[in-house]
Amino acid sequence: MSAASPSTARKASARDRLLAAADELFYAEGVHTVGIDRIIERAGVAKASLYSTFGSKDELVRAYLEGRHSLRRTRMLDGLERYDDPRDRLLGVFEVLAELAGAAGFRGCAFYNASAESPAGGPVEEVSTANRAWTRGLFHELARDAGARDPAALADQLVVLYDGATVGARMDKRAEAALTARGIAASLLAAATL
Amino acid sequence: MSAASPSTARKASARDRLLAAADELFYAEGVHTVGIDRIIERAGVAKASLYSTFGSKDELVRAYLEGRHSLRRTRMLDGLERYDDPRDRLLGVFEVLAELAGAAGFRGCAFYNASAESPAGGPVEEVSTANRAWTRGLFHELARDAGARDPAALADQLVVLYDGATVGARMDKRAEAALTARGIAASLLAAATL
DNA sequence: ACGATACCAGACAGGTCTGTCTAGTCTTCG
DNA sequence: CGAAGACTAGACAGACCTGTCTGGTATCGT
Repeated sequence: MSAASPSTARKASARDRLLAAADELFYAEGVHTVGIDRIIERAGVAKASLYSTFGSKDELVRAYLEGRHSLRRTRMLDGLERYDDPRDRLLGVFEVLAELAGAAGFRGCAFYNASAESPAGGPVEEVSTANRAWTRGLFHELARDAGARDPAALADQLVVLYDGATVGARMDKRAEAALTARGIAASLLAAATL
Repeated sequence: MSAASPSTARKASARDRLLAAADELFYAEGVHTVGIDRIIERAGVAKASLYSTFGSKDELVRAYLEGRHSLRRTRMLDGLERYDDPRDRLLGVFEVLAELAGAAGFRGCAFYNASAESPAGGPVEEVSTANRAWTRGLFHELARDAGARDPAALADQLVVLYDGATVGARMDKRAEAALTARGIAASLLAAATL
């Protein structure tokens, strides 16, 4: 990444506007449904700029997901900073999720959504796998810090809860699913550390 | 359904072949990615037959999802027949899910997948909602039969587990996620009935 | 035997999609 | 000033998509 913003960042480069437009439209309507024309129109950018910057729509999709991935990491980590106790930090993941899932325009996991409409083996699967690995790693770490007897096993359970809460919040438009998951996580944690 | 096979069922009607082809292709690759031409080719059916039978691609998608919905109900109910004890029946849902998720070609929840690439408010959302309501109703009923103190609350928890297991099995190619969910469900059930 | 029904094969229209290419504008820096 | 780099506007090609329409075939009930 990084090696793309030389010095000219004076007023919002075409690349940034493109990424912002792609993020909104792809997430809200799906990567396949949204065409190039919609994106360049919203970004106020010429088609040639898109293709000279990203090369293809597929690469724009990858960049979109990579942006989501890094944003998700920082948002989660920042959100977790308010907790001190290791147990609270672990359960805090579900509280942060509840906040995110309650925000307007929430439409579930960007990676799963993109993956549902993309062929296996493409760039989407790559970024999705990395994203899932990060989530699992986070839970593993938090489980260890919280003193779980078998942090890996607890992490597996927490991932199930996290995924389930995300799906529930999207499909039933009920962000409280994340709090339901938090409740379950609390009992699992209690049982895993007693 | 039903009211569609008059008497002529001698060799597999165009309608049935169309539905079979749509089921395979839509589920495996997504409803948007797969075009009409691919479906009629696999079904060995003329395009005119498709449009005289279903009217539009959207209606074919709806029929595909309705077929999935009714198949899912019978498969789950049939799979549950082998259990007698109410608790076993409740946990059996996750065992049946594990079997389904382990089958070749499993690609997650057809309704969620279709919903990820369809505009809100369309026929896809309709069928998806019905499908989710059925799942929740099943869990509610099983929770009541198993003697849960608050069957509705337990059902909410079980839905989270079910969704999480489905996502995990698809994204991580790990059908055991369903058994992880089963384990969690067992402790929730124990706590809810003690 | 005959008409109705169900079906097949494929051309066609009109739209949309990705990606390319030409030509012109604006800014900046030497 | 003058040249280079980043950008815009939009025509264009070629593929693909949904949906319609024509015409031909086979099988059925009567």
